[in-house]
Parts: sequence; C-alpha cells; structure tokens
Amino acid sequence: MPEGHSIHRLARQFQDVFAGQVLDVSSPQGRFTAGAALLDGRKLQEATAHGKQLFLRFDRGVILHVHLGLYGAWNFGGDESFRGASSIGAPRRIGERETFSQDAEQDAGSLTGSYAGPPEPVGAVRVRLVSRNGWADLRGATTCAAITEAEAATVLARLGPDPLHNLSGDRDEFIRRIRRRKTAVGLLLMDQSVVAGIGNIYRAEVLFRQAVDPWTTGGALDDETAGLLWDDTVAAMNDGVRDGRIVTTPPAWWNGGDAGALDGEAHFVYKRQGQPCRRCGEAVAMAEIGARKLYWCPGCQD
DNA sequence: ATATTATGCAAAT
DNA sequence: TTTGCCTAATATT
Repeated sequence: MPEGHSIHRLARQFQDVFAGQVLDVSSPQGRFTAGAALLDGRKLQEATAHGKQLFLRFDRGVILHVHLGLYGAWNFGGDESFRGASSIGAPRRIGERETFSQDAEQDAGSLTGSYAGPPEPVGAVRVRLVSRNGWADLRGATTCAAITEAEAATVLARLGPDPLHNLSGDRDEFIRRIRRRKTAVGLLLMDQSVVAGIGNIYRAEVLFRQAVDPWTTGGALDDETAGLLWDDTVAAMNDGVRDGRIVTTPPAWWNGGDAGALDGEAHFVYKRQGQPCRRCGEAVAMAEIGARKLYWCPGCQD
C-alpha cells in the first residue's frame, strides 16, 4: 500500500541489486507465466519509477510494468552484497514491505557470504526474479505486465508530473493542471493525471501543512498557493524516500523528539478524525470522497 | 482466534 | 458503479 516514495525506493533497490545482470524470471503462482517467459534470461538494464508505477527495462526492449495497488508487495532476499544495497535490509518500517521478509532475514542471517538460492515460494508469488546474488518476489499487485517501450510511453503520457523527479517545468505544469479544474483540490491531489505519486496520506498531510481547505476547487487556487502545494509535496515525499516511511510532523511534535519512538505522532490529520488538531485543538474531520477517506482540520484549513 | 481495514488501480459490469 | 487483487496490519471477539 505504497505511495510514490516507496516505489522510488524500490526502483533504487532494483537498480542497485539487479541492474546489469541476467535474471531468471518465473511465475510460481502461474498467473504471469507467459510474461515471465518473455523476460526470462534477459539482462535488466534499468529500473525507474514515475509516481506509483515501476518499470524494469530488460534488454531487447521488454519492460516489466508493475503497480502494487492497495496491497501489493515486493520481498527480497540474498547474500551480503545484495543485502547491503540501498535501502534493502533497512529496519522494517510501518507501511513498507519492500524489505526482507522474516524468513529471508533468517535465511540471510545464517549465510556466510554465500547465497544458497531462493526459498520455496510461499503464497501467491506472481513474479520471482532471481540473480546469482539474490531474489525478489512480487505478490498481490494490481498491474503486472510485460510491455513494450511504446506501451510504457502510453502509461507515462497519462500521468502528471512526479514531485520526486521535480524536473524543470514540472512545478508550472502542476499549477496549470490544478488551476484548469473545477474539482476539489482534495480530489485533484489524488488524481494521478494531475500529479503522480501522491496517495491518501500525503494528500491529507500536505493540504494541512499548507493550510489549504481540501474542498477548495483547483480553479479557485492562486498560482502562489498551488506552487507552495507543489513545493511542500516535493519536500515531504523526499523525506519519505529518505526515511522509508511517511512522517509529516516535525520533531518538535514528537514526544521525546525521537523519530524511532514516535507512535501516532507521525501525522497531523491522517486517521485522526475526532481527535484534537495538533495546531488549533479543533476536532479533525473526516469525509468519504471518491471512495477514500479524506481527513482535514476545519479550524486550520479554511 | 477471527474480522475488518486499507498508503489504489484496472478490468468488468 | 462494482469487483478483483488475495497481503498484512489493526481491530474486535
């Protein structure tokens, strides 16, 4: 159940541990057998992310396109070199499942510099990637397909700018796409064609941090406010990539000021309906909008 | 121990 | 507009 920061971390990990290597690709579950056969035995050239979409580019122009959806997850395991790469092996974070499974940690802990091979697949493993140094299992993804470069371009074409790329022109493009619409900004931030990578937590938290009423229409925002929304999203999501979890409150709001100890203090409004706003004390509100729960403080965001 | 929920999206209806 | 995904954390019995 990742937002964009998790997918960018995953792309980094795939780049670190698999890029440049020939991979064995299989579908133990059996639902991706044909796609796996297309990818099997090819070299992974590059791993990239845009928003919540992950692209693994193999040689001869075949791309593994994955979207985890609500509860998809990758699990990894392997030898020392594999384990030490990027954020793999980092402490398991709430809300991220891109780290080692418990079994894999036990396996890896018993290794002495060598890699004994992947474990028997447990559960519905849609795709398994195996290199000389380690393995990755995908479960529960909403999208998992072997596609061409042209098809990948089509996927990218329907996405808005990604705050984690923040390319030149992205900020202006975001402002344009927001202000063009008469929809509530609380909905627009979740619209991947407006901005790619924001999910329900960043949506609620960034709107709170910028004191923007989620029910304001995009067209009613001025350039400055829309620009500040983009800037704060860039900052918040980059923190998420660094930390491997979404923490939108500053240390001053944590009991003891220790990130490792924070529990229920990581967010201003997300999942805090009925509780007093950390800033003004008014009860945090919640409404279902577009089949998702929107959280905001009626006192601070008006 | 069992039930509910959810950091989404696409396909089916 | 509804369903599938078929996980894993959290809530409830």
